[in-house]
Amino acid sequence: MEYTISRLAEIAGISTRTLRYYDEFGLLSPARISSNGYRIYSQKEVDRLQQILFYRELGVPLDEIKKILSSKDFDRQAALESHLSALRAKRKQLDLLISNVEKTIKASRGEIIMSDQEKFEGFIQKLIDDNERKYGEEAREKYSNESVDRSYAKLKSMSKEQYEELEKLTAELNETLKAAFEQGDPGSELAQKACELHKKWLCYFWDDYSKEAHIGLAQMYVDDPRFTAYYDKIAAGCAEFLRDALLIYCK
Amino acid sequence: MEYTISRLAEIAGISTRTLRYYDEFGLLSPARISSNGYRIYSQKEVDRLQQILFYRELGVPLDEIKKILSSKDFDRQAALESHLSALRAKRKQLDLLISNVEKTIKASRGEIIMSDQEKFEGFIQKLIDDNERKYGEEAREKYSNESVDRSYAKLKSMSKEQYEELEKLTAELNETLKAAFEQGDPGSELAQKACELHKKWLCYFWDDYSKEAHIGLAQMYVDDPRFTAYYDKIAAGCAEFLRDALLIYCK
DNA sequence: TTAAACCTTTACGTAACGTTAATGTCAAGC
DNA sequence: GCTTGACATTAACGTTACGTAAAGGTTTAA
Repeated sequence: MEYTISRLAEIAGISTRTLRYYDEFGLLSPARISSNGYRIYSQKEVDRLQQILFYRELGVPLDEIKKILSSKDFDRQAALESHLSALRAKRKQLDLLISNVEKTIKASRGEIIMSDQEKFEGFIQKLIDDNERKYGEEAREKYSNESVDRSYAKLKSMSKEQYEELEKLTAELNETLKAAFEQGDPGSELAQKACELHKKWLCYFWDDYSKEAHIGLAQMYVDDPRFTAYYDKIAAGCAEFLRDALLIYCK
Repeated sequence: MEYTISRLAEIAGISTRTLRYYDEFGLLSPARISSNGYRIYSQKEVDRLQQILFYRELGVPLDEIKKILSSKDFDRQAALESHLSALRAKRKQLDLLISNVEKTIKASRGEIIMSDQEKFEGFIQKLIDDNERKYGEEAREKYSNESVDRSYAKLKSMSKEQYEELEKLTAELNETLKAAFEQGDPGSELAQKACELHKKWLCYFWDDYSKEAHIGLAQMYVDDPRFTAYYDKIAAGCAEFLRDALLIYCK
């Protein structure tokens, strides 16, 4: 079955402008261009557009969607499973919001007391997104999309409390790393503790921890200036120190 | 309790940039500016920000949020009730999406057959938004925000099938109106049928129909060039004809 | 005193389209 | 064949809601 641009736009519930933009962007090309210059879409494009819209619904930026779908490792089945997981997480967040409104209604009637923090329960999307973008994006580029999509779903389902725990863990990791760095020995007890904390930190993002992935990431910290910059904010040379410590830890 | 900008941003899960933007935009001003020039927010601002974030979560553009919250008719309790209603509607849409993924997974395994239309079930947000914007926005300006917010929630909860029914009804209304207009008599049976259809059409948007609201809207069709343009696409003079017919219908 | 964290304003840039204009193509009706 | 409306194209400007960076002032703790 073939579609012109408006037919496809109509069934998908989007504008023709969007489809043209996606073509221009290289995200979704038509199957062919007919003799009159019109875009013609087929079954394959329908399925690809569906995937795009799922990712879009989950807030994934278009350039990332493009990367994911273009990867030779892309697995449709796995992607669908991860959409399911992410959508369920999103529903949980929505339930938090619904619960928040219900509580706010009660508070406004004087039936309960609500803290200012509670009033924003469920509105942590941006913080989560930002955090994922800071840490997850780089990982996504290095590892299979399937794994990263599952990680994304996992992060999305974090409660605010878990998120705060992650923040604490991050702070503790950075402190420990700094102290170990000042000692100067990647094999020291303190350095190995930092590595343990780093592993724990990673398990907030990764479903399946593996030593080789950990080492690979550590090497990336040194190779990629953005990561180097992040750790070298703690102290200059800290990214390399962490890599050296992790080489020992993961042996 | 008072907050500096970063404290408020933190508990709300948004950026300080967002708060500054909202200040500049006139959406959320601080309670006061301290002697050192810093923005200081209080309880009232906390509650207002919560409202803003609920509307934002529901996809309401900032300028509309501003209008709603600035209206002297704004009723916090009613707004919270409408957020609840809208969030529940949004949850329903999310359920549709989840169901869609589940079905797509089965289809990809060859367990079921799925039409191309079904593959986009739940992705009708944009169409609904556009439709609401086209028809609902004008009504919002004229009638109480409470009523419109409920209408918004009602439209949001429409299934795709209901939406298609609405499209059919719109087409039928336009045809009938055209035929009646060609007859030239606002009191004719056909013209009164068009009015009946128009009422039916409105009840997709309005919880509470009233004759005076209907007449008011009809007058607006003539007064506002955007509405006049819409109906005069059917035939020049059609907006006035519809008003005249409705004046008779609503008597 | 110093440094880090926090605050301000200003200003440029961005993502993902929406809207408009100009023009070509197709199909149905006269 | 002609006309008209629907559908298609490309190009280009505009929009919304911030993100990011720069420059500089204020507060706090060591």
